[in-house]
Amino acid sequence: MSGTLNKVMLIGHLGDEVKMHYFEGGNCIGRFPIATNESYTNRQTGEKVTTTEWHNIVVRNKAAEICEKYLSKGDKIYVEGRLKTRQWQGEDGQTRYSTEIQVQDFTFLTPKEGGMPNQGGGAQASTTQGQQRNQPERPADTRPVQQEEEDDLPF
Amino acid sequence: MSGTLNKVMLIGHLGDEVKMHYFEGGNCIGRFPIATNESYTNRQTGEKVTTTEWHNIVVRNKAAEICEKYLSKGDKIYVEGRLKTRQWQGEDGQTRYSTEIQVQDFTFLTPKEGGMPNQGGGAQASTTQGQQRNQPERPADTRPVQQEEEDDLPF
Amino acid sequence: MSGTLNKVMLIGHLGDEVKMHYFEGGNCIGRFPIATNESYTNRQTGEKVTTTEWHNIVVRNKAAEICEKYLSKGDKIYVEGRLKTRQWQGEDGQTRYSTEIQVQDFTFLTPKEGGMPNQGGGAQASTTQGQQRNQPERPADTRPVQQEEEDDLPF
Amino acid sequence: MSGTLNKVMLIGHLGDEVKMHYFEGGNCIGRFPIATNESYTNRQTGEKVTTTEWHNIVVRNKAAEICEKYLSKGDKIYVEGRLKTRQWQGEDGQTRYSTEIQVQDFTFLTPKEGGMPNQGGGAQASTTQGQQRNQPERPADTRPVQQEEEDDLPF
DNA sequence: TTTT
DNA sequence: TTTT
Repeated sequence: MSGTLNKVMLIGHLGDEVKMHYFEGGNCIGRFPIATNESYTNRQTGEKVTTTEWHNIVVRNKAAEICEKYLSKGDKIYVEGRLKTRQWQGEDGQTRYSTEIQVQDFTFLTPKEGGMPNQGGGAQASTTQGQQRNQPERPADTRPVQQEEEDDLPF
Repeated sequence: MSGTLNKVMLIGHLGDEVKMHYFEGGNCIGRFPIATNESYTNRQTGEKVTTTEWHNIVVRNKAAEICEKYLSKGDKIYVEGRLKTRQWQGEDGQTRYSTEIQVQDFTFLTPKEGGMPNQGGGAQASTTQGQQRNQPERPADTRPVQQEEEDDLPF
Repeated sequence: MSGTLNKVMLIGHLGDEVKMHYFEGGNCIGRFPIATNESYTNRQTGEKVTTTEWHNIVVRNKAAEICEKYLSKGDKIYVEGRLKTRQWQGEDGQTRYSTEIQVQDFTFLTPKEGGMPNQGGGAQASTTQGQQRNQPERPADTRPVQQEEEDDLPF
Repeated sequence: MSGTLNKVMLIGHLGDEVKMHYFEGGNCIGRFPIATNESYTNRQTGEKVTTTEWHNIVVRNKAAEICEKYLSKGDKIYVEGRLKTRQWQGEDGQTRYSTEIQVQDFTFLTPKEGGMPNQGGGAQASTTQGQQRNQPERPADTRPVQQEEEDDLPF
């Protein structure tokens, strides 16, 4: 089975702060929206139209904590992950769907001055797998945190 | 404005036939679902779990017609595009959301024997822009169809 | 024929200015190097190692002119394109190879203050196809320039 | 440091068998070439031109062994990785460059009948990190092998 | 050197 | 040759 690929890559700005949720057992996730923009010119009217697309980003565990610590509303970020559509029951008993990007890798693109993640440059922190040996205090200096995948979180 | 990126790349199998919708003015879109799979081993139980993720694919105009002509349920395809979440009113007056992948490029990955798109190999057709000069009868032989973007389709 | 994919996506910093080359017939290309970094911790020694990878970027025509106008050494950029390995004869008669990224799309990631491409934000300009209708004076406001593909440039 | 991205994604056919190299200490790498194709129509002559691009793929350790076992010349594969340009001295004392794709993830796209990796479907095996807990005997059924990154291999 |  |  498989031979499939499910990949999303986004560069956008945070529309809100990272919201953390903690679970029993020590796991946690962070959620935040990011916006991407498209501009085009309407053929008929000739006017330029800009549209904004909002994406629901979900990060886990250490990566979530790094995002919460270093990301703020308005910051630019590169995010790579998987599309996942969750299903849930509305209060009215109807099924609702919500599509999220489950983050596997990310990189901060807003320079932070005088800060930890990297003073005065384009900060970075990432969940690239295979490098969980690095658990730096300075997340921006390396691709530190592995995005763990099998932690039985309820999503 | 912008400096953003909104990109999705999928390899998966069609869960159904391509459904066409024609609009006044000559535009059309095709819709079909594709499935991607993930497998992992549950940490606690040790059992292997396979999950399927479904994606709503939307293709436009010539690309839609090529997909309708050459793709069937079960076929494997590579699809590249943009995430777009549409909003609509349910019959109950509530706002619903549906996230789609608006296709910009694609490649058939199921070999077709004795067929047009390419006899006995991995067929291909694609909406890569910048090559709209090619309008081949044999879509698999090239990246023929431009995915037009500004056609004021209602989505 | 085909059913193949050849895609490169980079975020990095310019190691030098954009070098333009003009051809008879009006075509032109711009070349510049960009650097990406990887950090990892050496297993044996425990020391952190940072390596830099250099990439040869090639942009064409209008996109090249936008890059030349708005990009400077040190700027951060997102670049998407195709891998192409050129062959050439060294002075010693030996065949040499050089691998380049032929740009299809790009986005400026270094904020420019008070400038054209977009005052105080993450500038952007891009060669996305299908939008060659937009030929803005302010490239950062939209994805303006189509990366033309069939212009018989000598590479 | 960083905030950079170095990503390559290819779908192509193996031009040769996987060549293994074993190192002291138990590490190994596999190398193989894959071909991607582009077709376009020459503007002046109107004739269709097909070009082939060759890519040097490098896989490590368990992933290399899976590739060697299940891939053959002509097979189609999806490969994701990083660009890396190696430098070496030619016999004439001149510096030569060779650009490789260091694989991080892959998926077999050639259906194998009656075989292990998955009977009669699109086989798959992959080095996705974060899932090294799975070490299946049937590589196609899951994303089994982690592409280890810090093993001090000489490349 | 692949594939169609 | 970039960046932190």
